[in-house]
Amino acid sequence: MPKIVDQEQYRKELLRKAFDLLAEKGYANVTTRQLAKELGISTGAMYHYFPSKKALFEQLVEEMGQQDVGMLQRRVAGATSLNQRITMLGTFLIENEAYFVKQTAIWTDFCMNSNLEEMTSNDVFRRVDQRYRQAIAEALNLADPRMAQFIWTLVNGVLVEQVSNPDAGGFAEQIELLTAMLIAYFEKFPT
Amino acid sequence: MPKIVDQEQYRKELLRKAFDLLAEKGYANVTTRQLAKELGISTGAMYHYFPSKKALFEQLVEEMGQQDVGMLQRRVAGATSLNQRITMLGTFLIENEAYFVKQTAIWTDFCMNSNLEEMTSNDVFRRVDQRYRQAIAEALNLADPRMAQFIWTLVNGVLVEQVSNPDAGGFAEQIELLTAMLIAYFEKFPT
Amino acid sequence: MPKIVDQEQYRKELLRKAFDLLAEKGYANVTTRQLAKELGISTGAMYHYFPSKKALFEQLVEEMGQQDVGMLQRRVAGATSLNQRITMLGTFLIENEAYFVKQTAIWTDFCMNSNLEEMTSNDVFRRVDQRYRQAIAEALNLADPRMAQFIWTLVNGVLVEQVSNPDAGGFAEQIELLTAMLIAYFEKFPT
Amino acid sequence: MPKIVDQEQYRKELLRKAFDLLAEKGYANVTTRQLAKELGISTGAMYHYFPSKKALFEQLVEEMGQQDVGMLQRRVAGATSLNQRITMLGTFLIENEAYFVKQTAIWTDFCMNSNLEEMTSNDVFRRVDQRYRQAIAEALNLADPRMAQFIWTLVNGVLVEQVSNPDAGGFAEQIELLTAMLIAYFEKFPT
DNA sequence: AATGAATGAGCGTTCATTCAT
DNA sequence: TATGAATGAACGCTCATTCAT
Repeated sequence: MPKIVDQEQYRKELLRKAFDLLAEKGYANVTTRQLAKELGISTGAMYHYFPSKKALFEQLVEEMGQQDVGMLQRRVAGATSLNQRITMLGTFLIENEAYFVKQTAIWTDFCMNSNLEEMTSNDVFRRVDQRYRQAIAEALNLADPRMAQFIWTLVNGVLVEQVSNPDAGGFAEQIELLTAMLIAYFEKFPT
Repeated sequence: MPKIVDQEQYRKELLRKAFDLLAEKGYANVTTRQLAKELGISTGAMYHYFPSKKALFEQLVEEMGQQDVGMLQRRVAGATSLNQRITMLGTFLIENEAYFVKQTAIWTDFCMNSNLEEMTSNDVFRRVDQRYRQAIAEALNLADPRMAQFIWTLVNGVLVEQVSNPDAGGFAEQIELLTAMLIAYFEKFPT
Repeated sequence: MPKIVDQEQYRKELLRKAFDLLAEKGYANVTTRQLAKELGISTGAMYHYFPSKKALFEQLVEEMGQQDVGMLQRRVAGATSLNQRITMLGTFLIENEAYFVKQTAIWTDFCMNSNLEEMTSNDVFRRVDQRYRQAIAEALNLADPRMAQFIWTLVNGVLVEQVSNPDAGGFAEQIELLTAMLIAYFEKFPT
Repeated sequence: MPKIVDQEQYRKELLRKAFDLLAEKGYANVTTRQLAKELGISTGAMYHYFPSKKALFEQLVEEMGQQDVGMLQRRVAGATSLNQRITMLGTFLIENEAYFVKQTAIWTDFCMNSNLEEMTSNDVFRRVDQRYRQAIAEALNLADPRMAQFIWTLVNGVLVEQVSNPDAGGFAEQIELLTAMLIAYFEKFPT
């Protein structure tokens, strides 16, 4: 069944093309016509590959999640100490700044466009979110998963600031500062 | 004689009523009809008090900003050391958790619904954002305003996590972790 | 009952104040709020004097009609020959150019805002229109009322042109040309 | 493959269908829903062919202008004397009475719904109006273009009367009277 | 598979009219 | 009488989705 593989590939290529536009404008501010234009196909064709605008968005979020987790795992594979893991997470983020800022924009937008009850009941959200947590916990290899969650929260804070604040200043600088803080914390309270 | 004696006060009361709904659903997902229903008035009356949906939203953001800044100033008034200031900021946030989470939802939504150029040119955004930064810098009384800004970024990270992640776990716990981390950092690198 | 007279007087004064605004913007482009502001009263008070916006407009049209007819009758009172009558009608129009152009704007607007069946069934329209025709016929003292109607039609043509065509050129010049044409016609075909 | 092969032609067909309704009710008194119903399509489809209600109206005015000018040119092509030209213009109008009365209603409405400054700055108005003037001047072939303009003003007067006055009496009769008057004038003052 | 014209519910907004004061 | 806040039906218009081709 090579056909199905090709379809899958094409679907993923379309999602990749949609990424930038949705990150820049946000789900609610992009029309299906704009989206189809960006993908280089007709609206009808778009509905052939995705059952709805919302589904396209969800598939994009899911796709991103899988990609991120894979990238992260590969990246921290060789780290041995906690400090090293944290530093590696930092350089990984800094090297892919543009991507992660956009990704944060999309994820935040995704959350804003679901109300609270939807979010807890939404399969895509639960699945992707859980995978993220697990990947972060594994990558940092921390005994306490809540600490892994906390670090991820702070990283997200820096990313959200980049999205929502044009004057936020250097991303690299902030991530390095965060790394230094975490190291100072773990020196004081070794796990 | 008009029914409403103090228009200004009534307008603020309407903003307060709009707060919860906008925090929960987000600007783009609330219609003017829903909003009017929530406020307990007709759409026409709503347009009597606010020139547009956008203006209502902006006034809400501005109103919140003023309130927050005032509250924060009063709260940290008596603090003497940096550690004390940081701790006070933490307990202040924890005590008003529900309010600040909603407030973060609205502010984030405000940023997501404006594209970058709009945000930098939007008077309301610029004004309120600047007041926030200044208030935070004053509250923490740090020599380097960028450090104050960065701490605020991390606090926002914790708040955003509460908004976007219903399973994120205890807000108080995370803020306390953050406080501990900051104290550890400043012990290692005294300012 | 001097009270009633005063009310009547005030109502007419309000109509006079509404005249310019309605002539300039047109019925559909003036809101009741604008109208009330122009009259220097509240919308509530306006509805005390006029049962509806439409009624105000109709009363204005009727009032204008009565005024015009009276003015015209007084003006041509002393004329003896047809040429003299036509010339007098011409100078009368030229001397009151601004008024008649506005009046034409309002009357045309009134007709455009009534559909055909309304116009034939509308009491105000029928009454005012009939008075106009009769006044013109009397003023010109023509044996054939259709000829009077025809002359009035041509005069209206010149007036409408002033309303709808900013480059139409001198009103006086055009009325004089029309007068010359009519005189040439009556020299060739004496009545 | 799209359903409609020739968009341009369909657009003109839609304008033709809109003509009667707009002539009868006037721009301000026809809603987009009514208009769409009259055209036999949905409001959405209407906005597919016309960017706005105003644009539809302007395109209608422009389309009419082109059509009229072409018809008029073809009609007076063979005329040699001024009297012949005037007579031909008259019979041309009489033969197309219903069309020209509606056309006058639309054009007058167009002028009433634009205030003065809009009219002078409106590209459509300027262009169509200029084409009309030129066509009339050419059709009558008068040395003085202002005389051609004035004759057109009188013709418009007769047309407006038909629009605004259901009892105005025979259109043909009035046009014939006008023709006779013009001929009498030019006999007295040959150009 | 692919197109894009067509749909129509629903959007933000307006405004003639009403009515508590 | 007079005010102007309040109403809500209706406006011009948008856009996710469908479907004939």
